[in-house]
Amino acid sequence: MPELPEVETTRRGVSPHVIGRRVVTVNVREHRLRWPVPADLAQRMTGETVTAVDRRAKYLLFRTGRGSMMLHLGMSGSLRVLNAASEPGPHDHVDLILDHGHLLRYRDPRRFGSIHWLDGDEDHHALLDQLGPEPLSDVFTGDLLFQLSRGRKAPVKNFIMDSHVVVGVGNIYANEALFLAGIHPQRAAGKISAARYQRLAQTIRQVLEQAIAKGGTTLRDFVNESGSPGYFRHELKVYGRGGEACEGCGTALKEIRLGQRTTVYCGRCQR
DNA sequence: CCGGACGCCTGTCGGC
DNA sequence: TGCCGACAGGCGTCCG
Repeated sequence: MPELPEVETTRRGVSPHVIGRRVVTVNVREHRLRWPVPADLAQRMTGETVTAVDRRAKYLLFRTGRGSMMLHLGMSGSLRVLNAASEPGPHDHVDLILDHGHLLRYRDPRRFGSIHWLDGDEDHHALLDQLGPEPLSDVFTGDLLFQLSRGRKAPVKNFIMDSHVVVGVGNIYANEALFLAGIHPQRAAGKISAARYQRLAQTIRQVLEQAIAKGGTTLRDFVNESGSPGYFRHELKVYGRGGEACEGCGTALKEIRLGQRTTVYCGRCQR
């Protein structure tokens, strides 16, 4: 799915269309997502006005006076703003009909996404409790990565994809950030120097910010609120380029499996 | 505590 | 052409 840049692109895209709008009707056509959609979601949200759309990790939080709808896009989810009269397709599971003749539509072919309801104004949920820092915040630093990684034997790629360490870094951007930092994805996390973690924290932040600026990466399913894809795919240096020449040295990029995920790197530039 | 594997689900693509 | 396995932006859970 959607990694952090795609979720942030979605947040920014839907915000102006939903903030200040009242929810007139909630249509849940499919309750079976990763977890069941709350049976009382419609009862909770109908009549409420959306006051803000926030993001924590890869979750979107739609604020209302009574509580928040917490939504995850999973691997194949997307949110679109459409005319209230538009007909839903096969994987369009949930609609929020708004008071200005438009609707917010949640589509998710693989149904790995989820929707929860948080009562009141607290962000209290088991799925949020154990999350690490936001990579675009000040508390995310190379020092933090260095401290947390001591004694860890897992590959550094797995380490930076661990949501207890830092949130929002999925498979695409983990590959990209490691390439930009010149770090081999299989290197043990606990054996990397503080200086190299400074560089890695920097490239993680850089690649996420640049991807947001391009509206995220679309491989297959991701579209923004208007139905347009993200354009960062053209900027990817290694992901999806196994066998191609490394931009830095011309060597063929290698492709392996790490933790069940495709991993691409340059055996010469990344050590 | 840590690390690795397994499912959840649908769609697509490559190989035979 | 058709079938079958592998794989796809995630992540909670289970097991050693």
